[in-house]
Amino acid sequence: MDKSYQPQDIEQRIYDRWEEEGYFIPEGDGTPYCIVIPPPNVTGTLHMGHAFQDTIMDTLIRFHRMLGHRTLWQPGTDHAGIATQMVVERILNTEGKSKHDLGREKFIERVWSWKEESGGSIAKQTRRLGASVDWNRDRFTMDDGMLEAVQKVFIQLYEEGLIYRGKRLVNWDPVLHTALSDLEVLSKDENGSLWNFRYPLASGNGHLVVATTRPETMLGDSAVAVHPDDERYKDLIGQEIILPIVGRHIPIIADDYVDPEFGTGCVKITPAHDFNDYDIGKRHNLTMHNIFDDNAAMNDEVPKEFRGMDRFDARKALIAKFKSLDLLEKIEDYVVKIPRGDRSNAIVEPYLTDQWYVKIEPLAKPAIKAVKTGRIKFVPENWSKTYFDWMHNIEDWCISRQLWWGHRIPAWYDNEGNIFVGNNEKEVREKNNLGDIPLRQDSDVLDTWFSSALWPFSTMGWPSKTNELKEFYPGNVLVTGFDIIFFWVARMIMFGLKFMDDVPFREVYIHGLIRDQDGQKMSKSKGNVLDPIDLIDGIELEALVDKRTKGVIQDHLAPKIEKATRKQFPEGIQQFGTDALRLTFASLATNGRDIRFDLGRIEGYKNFCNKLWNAARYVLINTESLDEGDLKFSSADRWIRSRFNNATTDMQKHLTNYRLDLALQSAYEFTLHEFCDWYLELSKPILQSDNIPDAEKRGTRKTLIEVLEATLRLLHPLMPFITEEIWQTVALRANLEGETIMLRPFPKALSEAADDKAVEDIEWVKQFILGVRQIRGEMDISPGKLLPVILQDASATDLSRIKSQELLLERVGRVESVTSLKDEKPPAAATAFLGDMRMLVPMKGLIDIKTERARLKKQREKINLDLQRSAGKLNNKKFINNAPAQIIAQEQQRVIEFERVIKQLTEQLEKLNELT
RNA sequence: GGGCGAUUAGCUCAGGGGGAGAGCGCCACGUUGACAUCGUGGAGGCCGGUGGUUCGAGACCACCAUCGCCCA
Repeated sequence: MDKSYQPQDIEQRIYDRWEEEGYFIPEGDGTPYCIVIPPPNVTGTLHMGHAFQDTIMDTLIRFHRMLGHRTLWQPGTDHAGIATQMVVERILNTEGKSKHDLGREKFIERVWSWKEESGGSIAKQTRRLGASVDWNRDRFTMDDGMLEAVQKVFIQLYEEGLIYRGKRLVNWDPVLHTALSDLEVLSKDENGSLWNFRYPLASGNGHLVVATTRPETMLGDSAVAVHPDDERYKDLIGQEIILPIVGRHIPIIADDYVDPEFGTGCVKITPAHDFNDYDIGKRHNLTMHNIFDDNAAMNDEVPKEFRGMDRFDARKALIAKFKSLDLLEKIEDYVVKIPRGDRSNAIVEPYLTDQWYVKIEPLAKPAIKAVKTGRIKFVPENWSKTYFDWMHNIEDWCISRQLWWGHRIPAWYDNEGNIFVGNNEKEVREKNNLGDIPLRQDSDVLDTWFSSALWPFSTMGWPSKTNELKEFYPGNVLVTGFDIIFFWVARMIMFGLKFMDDVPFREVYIHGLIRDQDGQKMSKSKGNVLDPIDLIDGIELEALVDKRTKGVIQDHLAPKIEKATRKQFPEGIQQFGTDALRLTFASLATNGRDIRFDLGRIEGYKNFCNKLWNAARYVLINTESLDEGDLKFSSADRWIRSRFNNATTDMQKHLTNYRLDLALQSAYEFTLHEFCDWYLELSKPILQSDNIPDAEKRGTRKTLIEVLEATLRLLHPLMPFITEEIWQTVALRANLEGETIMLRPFPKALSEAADDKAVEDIEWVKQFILGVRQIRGEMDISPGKLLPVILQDASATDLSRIKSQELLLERVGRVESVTSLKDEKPPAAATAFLGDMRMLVPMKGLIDIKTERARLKKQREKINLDLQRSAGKLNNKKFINNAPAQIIAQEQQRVIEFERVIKQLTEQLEKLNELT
């Protein structure tokens, strides 16, 4: 093995071998275990969130595979309708073309070829992360099988009346020219104005003042509404207004919706361009005046002078007009909720169109029940509340999109506007006896999330009754972020229950979202994006700056981004390797919702990798001669096996509970602080001393190699590459069978490995050595200097341990000699305490009396505080009367202990005083 | 307006009724036959505030403050 750990030398080679050998394919006859990957956007690249998520899933998958389960991790990508179409349109724009120049068919061809090109980079990145997905089953949401599934679902829902076509207000994106679902619209506060207009009464007796944030919509007003109980306007209800500029007579109506406190208490009603007004319009049977075209420009419904104007130009023109007519009462500053499309960022317009909808309530009901009754469990549990809140208020789902890229809606129209739904035109004609009358297919495509909702079963061959479905549906757990609980999780549950008659997964593990070191969302325009591959391979500063500033759409941000990047990464990013990155992600997989990615942590985990690497080197160097013969296991040997047992138990527990951070913590703690810090050090005296019998050396060698091998398996789910690389050599040395660590069993806790006696002995040894080290450290004595230790008040147990563990004490504690004081007077010395025993390190030339006195005083002060606290508790009658006996006993024990140590310290201090 | 979450060491975060923990950073000593990507020792916290429950509260409850997210 090389002297230091070099991730780039091993990762690619190991992954290639795993894949070639087919280790990712479900195997054996264990209980099936399955995770379906949340399919990333096929034309994107993996970001930190994907890498985080993949790490969690791969850890779970590897863990279960090693537990002997028949394990499937289903991979795939999503066609991501709007996002992908936009990317390709942007490419066309740079060529000076639009999608209309190509036409629908050619455009779609173009998207497919782009998909082929860019889909590969996701797969490549996924491989770099070590993800053990079954590539043989890679799926895409627009491949042929998916089409079949999508059509079957659509047709069945249509035939059951759960999909319908309807004309109503939708969120219209006037830039992308498509409808959006409620979820795809993000509303944000923006600074705007509130315009107060005077609307003259038809009676000629004055006017009403209405306030609006959207003056341009007044051309479509159908009424003015007031609250029914509003005394100011009670008499006017039923009268009419002459709508300025338009000249239309519109009624004054009463509706509870109106807030009399807001503005003047009079509200203009525009049913065709506002969701609330739409409802009021329906209640009062108002006429709908649609005044926009699909660019959100004024159509022919409006007076000539405004026709063809963009909505914002029309706003200006109308305000000017009101002013000139002296109908503008005032303008106030006002914060307005502005709805924008999540992809285009264009201001979305409520717009009256024909769209396809899923009637959601009949699907939502069983989906709510499935979570309520525990058939599906959210982890952490409180996310189920978020789920319920949405599901209880859910509205019908608009599933049609006026895009070209996506699953085309399987509906045909004849010239009379009749709708025929079926798999294809031929089938539709035959089924409906249409002969050869003209038919045209609906030009819309389905919302991307429609096909995503089928993912857990469509990937497994549904609607055919495949073996995969039988084995792997429902999946065990869905691993995803809370941002898509509504978009995706809820819809999978609804469709799974509807079409598979079972939940799609038993548990939903919701993880946090990765943010930058300041808690900011990572985004291109902020220039704070980290590419997981750059953390694995490292990247030069110039390349990083280039990468971050190149893709920025708003040019003026580039210098700022460059400056921040240069400041944060003055030397670029060093190479950390996949395992270190994965460990970092695991440590961040807590129950929180925001996760700040901190570079300091990944560096620490790279060091941990190096530590493991070198520990393995030590073990291999020292086990070259694994000869046969009698075995005798030392206390240290039995201790480390016992401790490993505990680590295994913890690891199993935490992985089962999706607490990867705690799992890592216990594995890390064991590997670093028990195996490396202590066991390897304790093994050295045994292996390096001439006086140790061969049987005992064999015992230690065997323990070294066996515990290392088991530790590698313990760590494998978290850090697959380095453990595989080391394991290959270790397995050879240990004469183990098996081609790969990833198919070896996960360690089991063995009750026979627990050894309390050995644990007590070695804990005592540790205390002894720590005592010496503390004196050494605080006295600034060089670590290499051998120290004599004199014991006072040693018990019989102490003395027997001294005898049996002398070698460890001397070599690991770097102690020259251990002698026991009989009746003679103790020398001036620095002191450490181990139970009743005192450990004296004589002072001559080594130790400054003043320093030692200060040190002991400080210790005494601290313990004295503890003593007072415990004594205070025991003097408290209420405590004695109420606390459990065990706690009281513990407190009494403490008092005895503290008093003893204080006595020892005081004696020692007096002794030092005598010397000065 | 409704809901959810966060507040613990300089930084990033665990912990969830019976003596405050990790990693990084900081200080000191050090090249000891795996590792300087290192070792050893140390410093550093009224666990956001106020009340309450309890023998006992970072932890449970109420209210408040600050920050953040989701839904209208």
